[in-house]
Amino acid sequence: MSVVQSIRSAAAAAIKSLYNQDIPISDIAINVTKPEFEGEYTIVVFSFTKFSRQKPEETGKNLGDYLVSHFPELIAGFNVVKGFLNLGINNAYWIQYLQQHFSDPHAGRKPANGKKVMVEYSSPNTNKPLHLGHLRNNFLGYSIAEILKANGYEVIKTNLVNDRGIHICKSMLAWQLFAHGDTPESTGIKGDHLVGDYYVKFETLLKEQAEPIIARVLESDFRDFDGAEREKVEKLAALLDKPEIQQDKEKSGKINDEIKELARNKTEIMQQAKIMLQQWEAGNPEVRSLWATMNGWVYDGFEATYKRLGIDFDKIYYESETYLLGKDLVADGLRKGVLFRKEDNSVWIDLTADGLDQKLLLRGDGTSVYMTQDLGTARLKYDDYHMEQSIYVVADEQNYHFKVLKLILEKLGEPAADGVYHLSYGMVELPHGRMKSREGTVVDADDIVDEMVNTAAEHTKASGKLKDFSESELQGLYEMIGLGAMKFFLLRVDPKKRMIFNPEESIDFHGFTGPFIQYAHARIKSIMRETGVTDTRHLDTYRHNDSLLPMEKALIVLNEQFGEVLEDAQREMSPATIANYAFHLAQQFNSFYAEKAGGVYTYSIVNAESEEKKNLRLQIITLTAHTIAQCMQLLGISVPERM
RNA sequence: GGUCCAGUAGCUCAGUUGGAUAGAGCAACUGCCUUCUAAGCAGUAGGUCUCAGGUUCGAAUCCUGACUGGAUCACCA
Repeated sequence: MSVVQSIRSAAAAAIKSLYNQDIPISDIAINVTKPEFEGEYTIVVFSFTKFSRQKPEETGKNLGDYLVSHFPELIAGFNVVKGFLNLGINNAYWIQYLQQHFSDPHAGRKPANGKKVMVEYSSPNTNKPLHLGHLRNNFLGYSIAEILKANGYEVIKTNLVNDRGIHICKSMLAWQLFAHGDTPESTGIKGDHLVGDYYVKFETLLKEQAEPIIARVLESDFRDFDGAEREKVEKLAALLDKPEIQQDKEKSGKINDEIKELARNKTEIMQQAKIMLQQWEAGNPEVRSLWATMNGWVYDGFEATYKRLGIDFDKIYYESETYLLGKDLVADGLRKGVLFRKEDNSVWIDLTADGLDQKLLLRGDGTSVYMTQDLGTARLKYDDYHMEQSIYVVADEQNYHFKVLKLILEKLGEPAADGVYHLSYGMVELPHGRMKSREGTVVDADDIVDEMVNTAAEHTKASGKLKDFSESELQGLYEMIGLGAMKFFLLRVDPKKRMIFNPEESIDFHGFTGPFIQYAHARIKSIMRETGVTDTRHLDTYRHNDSLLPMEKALIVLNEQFGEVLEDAQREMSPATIANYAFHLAQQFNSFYAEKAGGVYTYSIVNAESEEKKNLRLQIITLTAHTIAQCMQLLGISVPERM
């Protein structure tokens, strides 16, 4: 039981005894005591005055007296300021906590709870390499999975690879047209990048071909269109001529985009891509073979990137194998009357009663849409694993989609419905706005990681340490620090907030960063080497229970909070909680480390004032190193012995 | 227009069942390497918590309404 929980139940007992009130334990507000006051934890007593019928100060004093006399092993003293009861926890409690946990590298982790959770993340398209946005997704998904594991869940990490569709056909077509048989081997280009290059080529050509069509439309020449499309284009063009629309930048922009989209669809190259997609769906051997080859290149590239990033999966689903699922669910829904069919044979669900719209589930020709696939995949996953919860790590632009997905599953009576949880995160933006692959403003994942690793190398070289490291040891360290900086940067912010990344300003290695925390860890390890302590388990126990210096105590108190932080992080689905805590802990250690009086380190370990103090401090820093390492592991970051 | 999210120091962000004088980092300035690693420590300066009301002992936090920015409302995924 954590200190805070112990205080809560003690306070509840006190209130019951003093005021004969049964109050829910969660109604007792407990805060960390502000540094300017004496004590470690504070009970806010204002709300108790209702039944104590005393002033807050009196209520606090009575409570404090009771706690000290009835729970002396926990509460050693108190002071009351206004309605705040500041508690001094018994030093013996902290020392006991320290000695029970310092040697356990997994202190604070929860035992298995028998519950299963699936985390789907990464889920890339196979037509281009990963970019900065994917990095946030990958790191978040990985970290959440680790946080769940540490909280006792069995976790299945999955990746739903979008390996089919018009986007892949675009790359394939451009490759056929321009590559002259080039392969990753023949060019030396990483497979995902090679395929991405042809995707860009396609888009460039598409833009070229669309331009004259757009130009003609703007001159009221509609020869490229016929039928319903022609009517639509004519209408849009007419709208553009209206002065009130011309003045409304937003509206005219939207209309221009619509015209652009229609024109793009009319280009020869787009028509060819669509034919290729149809051939793919029909199982054309030539198309299927090229598809398999090019996807293979991409997978090799992805694998290299995932490996470098330290990202892994327990199960990979491929959309080419799942995109036809969901139709039987639709058939069920029709039978149950949850869904309905329109005159054109398309199938819909009416969500207007839930404040949403009507949503299409099958086209008139019987083919399925994204939602249909996801319904089917949700059932497939559930049949495969029967998990309590299924977490989808997907950007917040799909909030509506997942709201609808869950709702439809519920209406269909699917058992998977309850567990659907959309872990929505904000987009990573550049200073000028969103990254757009069409406009070439995408920050490539491999490039940015290279940059971070290079920066780590520069910092390390500049420090002039580690002259005895071999080249391969140094490379390993650069990777650890560079990736640590990158991951920490992307994980330290609340997932649901969008974040701005400025590629011009390199990511910091000082202050609230991954390397700062890695550094604290390396310092602790350095002390261990200096003292010659390799196995801390046999350190003598500390018997002078009455003396803990302020920063000794502060470090134990902070370490003790790890268990609660772990629970918070899971409840809030936020690695940022862990990142913040890890930083505070590292900071606290650094203060402890550097504190000086009269030119002498107050908390020196090598030159401690006594053998007992030396052991005590060794225990404290061992515990701290373990906690730091655990936090960083939860963020997917390794910590070095030296740096 | 409907729905959802966000708005806190120059910048990037913490601040979660409502609690004390709103905290970090970066940038700026001042100190500290003969002493366990200066990727560090100590300090100074920096705030109308977007605005206006409301709820109450108490509001950055809850409610209402504005304002600003973003996402979404596809027979795309």
